[in-house]
Amino acid sequence: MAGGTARSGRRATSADVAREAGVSRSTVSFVLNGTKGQTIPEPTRQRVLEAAARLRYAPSAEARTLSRGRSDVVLLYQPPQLPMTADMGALVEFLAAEFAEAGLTAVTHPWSRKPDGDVLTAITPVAVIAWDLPDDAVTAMRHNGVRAVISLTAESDPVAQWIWGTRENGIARLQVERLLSAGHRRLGYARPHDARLAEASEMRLKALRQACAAHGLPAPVAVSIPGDGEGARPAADAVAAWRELVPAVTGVCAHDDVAALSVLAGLREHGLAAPADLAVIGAGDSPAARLAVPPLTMVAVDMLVTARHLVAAVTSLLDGRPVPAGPEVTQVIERHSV
Amino acid sequence: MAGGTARSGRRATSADVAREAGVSRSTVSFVLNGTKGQTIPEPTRQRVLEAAARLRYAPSAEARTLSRGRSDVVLLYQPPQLPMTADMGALVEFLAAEFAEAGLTAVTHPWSRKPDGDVLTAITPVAVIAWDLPDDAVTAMRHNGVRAVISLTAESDPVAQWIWGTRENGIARLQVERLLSAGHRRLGYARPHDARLAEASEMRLKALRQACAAHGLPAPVAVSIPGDGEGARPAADAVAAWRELVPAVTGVCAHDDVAALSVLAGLREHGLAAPADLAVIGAGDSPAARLAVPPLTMVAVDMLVTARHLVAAVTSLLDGRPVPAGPEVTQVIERHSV
DNA sequence: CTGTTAGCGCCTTCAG
DNA sequence: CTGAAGGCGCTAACAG
Repeated sequence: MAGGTARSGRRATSADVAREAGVSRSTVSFVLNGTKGQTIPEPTRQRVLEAAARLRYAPSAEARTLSRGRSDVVLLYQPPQLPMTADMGALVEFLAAEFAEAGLTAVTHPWSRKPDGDVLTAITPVAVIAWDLPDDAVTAMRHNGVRAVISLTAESDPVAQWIWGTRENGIARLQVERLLSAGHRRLGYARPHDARLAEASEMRLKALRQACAAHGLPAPVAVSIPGDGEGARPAADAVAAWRELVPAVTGVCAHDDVAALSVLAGLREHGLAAPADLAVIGAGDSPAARLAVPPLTMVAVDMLVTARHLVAAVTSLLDGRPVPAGPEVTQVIERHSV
Repeated sequence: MAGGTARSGRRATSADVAREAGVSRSTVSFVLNGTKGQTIPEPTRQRVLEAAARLRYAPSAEARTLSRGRSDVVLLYQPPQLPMTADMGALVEFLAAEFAEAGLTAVTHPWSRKPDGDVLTAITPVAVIAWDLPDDAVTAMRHNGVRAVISLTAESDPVAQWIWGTRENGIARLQVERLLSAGHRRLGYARPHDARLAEASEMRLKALRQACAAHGLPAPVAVSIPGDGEGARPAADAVAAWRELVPAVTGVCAHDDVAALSVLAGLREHGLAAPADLAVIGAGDSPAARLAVPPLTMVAVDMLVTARHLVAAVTSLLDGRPVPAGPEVTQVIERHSV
């Protein structure tokens, strides 16, 4: 059954259904698409439906979009920059569900940095959501039938503005405020060692600086933390760097769960622990953060709400309406590392 | 040059390119596709290429597949059963790259269990790789133009046989042997609490039983471990259950990294630690496993090799050749929890 | 209300 | 070696 090869017969077409039901192709099209403004007598309708079922008819996606001049595929252009996390997976799942609700089909394609074998040769999406797209790629897409392009790094993109202005700022603000409320006034930023995250890290740092300034705090001390490779040694060095400052850093904002875990590992190297010797607050959430020693206090991002906003943005763009204002999506999850 | 022949609103078509270059549509098709058996004079070729570039021409994916009668999209039907992990993300990335090498375009779609809004209405893939597909869905796909369907839960599927026969068995065998070589003869299995993993867990348990039997060991004692939710309490109970047995379980095979992390958390509740009080070996790998206390000894699965095998399987099926034998993909990563 | 007729953009014989 | 013509499966005007 599974694992076999092609069957020999041709797949049924709408013409086959029409013949089988003894009607014309347009009638078939009308009943199968529920076209309104057309009143089809019930018996005819039934005959068509039955014929379609009998023939196991499924319309050809290509022919449909070719003829309609517009597909209903939304491409999620997955960046090589971001390692896959449970959060990301959830986002994609929510996006698929919410787009389906809107009559669109979400599909992801990991972009491997080699321009070779472009997805767009194989699929013509009606909209694209991408992390980092060169400007000429954006115009090329637009030029080639993509009606809505959202680039999360383009300054002028309203969704990008939300990501950086609301989401990232929300994370930074909540991290700083939580630490502040625990009495920490000299803060650090644990930036991911992973080079792929350099750009995202830069943005976070900017947001953290702003958040600190807003509360009259000095800029956070940024230090790279190894999230990869074996050695906890560099993590220990990072912790030492913070603690040796005068005045010493007593609270750290971590870029993500892995960075937070690394800070904990670095503390352990010195025989120290959070929050007594250094408070740590992470971002994003994951099973590993829950199971850490101590369980990590995190700023979580609501992926369902995020997905809803992205879908709203895309549909608005497609309808020629302005992109709605973005919601707040961040929230502190209290655990024991602050 | 030849005077803005392409109407501005519409995207350029191959006819526009032909007009712009002063040749016929077929000539355009020939040079753009490098059709062999057709000798095109170099100057003509150049003119066509330049015209295409000038017009920013990109062929219409739909028209192409419609006309060729076969698309080059491979659909990765992502199961709602499996939470997204770094490993899975890597696999998808590798698959995309390897499929591209083979001239195919991999695309994922999270399957939301609601049959509504089927992807196949929007895309006609030439092949599908899915986790769990009802038999009738498989035949329906086959019937509707999908030339190769791989269902990872269908008994008769050669790839499924590899997954369970080689990959899962490899994980189980290496876990058992590693524990055995450290002197543990009474083993436990930490099964994930997450209900979505129930089926996968059942298969793993079966493989573990076989591996134990092969070494004359009693069957492993399976206990659920909470990977979700706050409380480490149930994890502590699980650990207690193992230790109170007579003879006591002294080594545990964890289903994945999260389950392994949970066992560590359970140990901590009792003031105990791995490996002294209970040895733990996980499966899969992740940053969190590296950063655990102690760093987790794991059986890792080589995702690149896995991806290559899947691609080979699909291309073989498409060419009507038998699926090649699957490679070994498992390996022990030594750290400090055994 | 139903059937006929044109395309959608491309590929692929087949003549020239 | 190039151009003309037919068809892939479907939708959407337009007749009947």
